[in-house]
Amino acid sequence: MDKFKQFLKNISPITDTEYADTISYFTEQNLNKGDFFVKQGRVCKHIGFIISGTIRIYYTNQKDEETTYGFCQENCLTTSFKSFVSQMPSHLVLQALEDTKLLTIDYEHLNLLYKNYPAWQNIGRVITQNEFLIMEQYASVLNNESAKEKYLRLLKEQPNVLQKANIEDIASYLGVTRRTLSRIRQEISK
Amino acid sequence: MDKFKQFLKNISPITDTEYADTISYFTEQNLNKGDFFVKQGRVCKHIGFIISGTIRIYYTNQKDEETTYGFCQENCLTTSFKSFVSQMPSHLVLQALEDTKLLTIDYEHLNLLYKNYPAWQNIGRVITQNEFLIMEQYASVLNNESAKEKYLRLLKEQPNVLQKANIEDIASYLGVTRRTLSRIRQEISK
DNA sequence: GGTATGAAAGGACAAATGTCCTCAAATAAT
DNA sequence: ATTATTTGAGGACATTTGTCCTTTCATACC
Repeated sequence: MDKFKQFLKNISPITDTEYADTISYFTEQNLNKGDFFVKQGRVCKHIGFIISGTIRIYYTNQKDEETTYGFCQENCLTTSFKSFVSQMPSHLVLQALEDTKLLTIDYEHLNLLYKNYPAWQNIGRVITQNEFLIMEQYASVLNNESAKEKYLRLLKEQPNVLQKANIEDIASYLGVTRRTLSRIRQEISK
Repeated sequence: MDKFKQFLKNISPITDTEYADTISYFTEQNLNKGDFFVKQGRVCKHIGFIISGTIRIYYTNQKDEETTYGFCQENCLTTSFKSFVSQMPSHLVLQALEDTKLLTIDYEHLNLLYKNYPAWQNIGRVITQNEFLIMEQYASVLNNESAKEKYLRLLKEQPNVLQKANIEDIASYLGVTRRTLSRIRQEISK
């Protein structure tokens, strides 16, 4: 689980002993393709660190249409943050697009870390700040980039997602219909 | 400055003495209509709590077109969060739409609060969480609501902004052109 | 008062996107 | 192997939105 140690070190210095303590609060979890990390309307009890695999985050509106927020892959934290911090039912769904391995911690254990390890107060705030920055980036992309630009960005940053997700998911991620995505792909292939 | 005390109490219990200490770290600042709280490309050095007035948050793209992120009004925190936490130049601009009174704290003083008052470690994390939730809400609106729905929401939640901002600002806030906003208003007036 | 100036509304047409549909290829089921 | 089923591509047309422009109204200025 060296990936996770590296992830934490990038946030805040942590000694080997502190890391060993920390890791004992976490649990390893394996999801099969199609399994849910967070189900519709359930309280999100865990934050997960993705060791391998892909999680699609989406929600469904009143008309049962799915909108894809994004795709989380290895070395990223994944959670329904709002539900997690408020411990209220989640409007987001987190589902494995392929077999996925995670390190997870639940709400109570995370609060124990905050209480018992001063370093974690700091890590907690920085993680929250990072989640903010990711969300701000997401909003900025929504605001500034055309569907075509978003597609090109996805192609560049997470090219394997294009194999793992279907056209419907990708179109909803771009905020357009399948038909428009088809036109975008046509245009790109010149 | 009772508004601010109430604001903090809603986040985390705070005694009168703690509040008196806290407030000594803050400064009162007055902006005239058109003044900038954060200028283009400058590092955002402060977080502000709005006592009265309206701040428009926007950025300009490569083509010098302004996009309005939102409008902050009384009892809200306002800052270019990303720039503030990273102390790097801001891509957002914060400008007073009318005369505005704020309580501000700079980066160094806030970090002193974090260091000297354990309660503030907690407040800091919760404020950051709230900023996240606001941004998530913003992204959710971008994703789910049509320009017309956004207009109706603005009409409901911040009706006075419609008087204070011009058509251009509101259209950019809705993510459409003036022409489309004109059509929306026509439609609403039946 | 009369003339500039600027902001908002709306007409005309073009471009982009959505809806509904068919077709072809790939995959799954028997 | 043959037949269903699913998935992605793309045609035809309608709707929405943008671009460019003119008109109207209000305000400022001489």
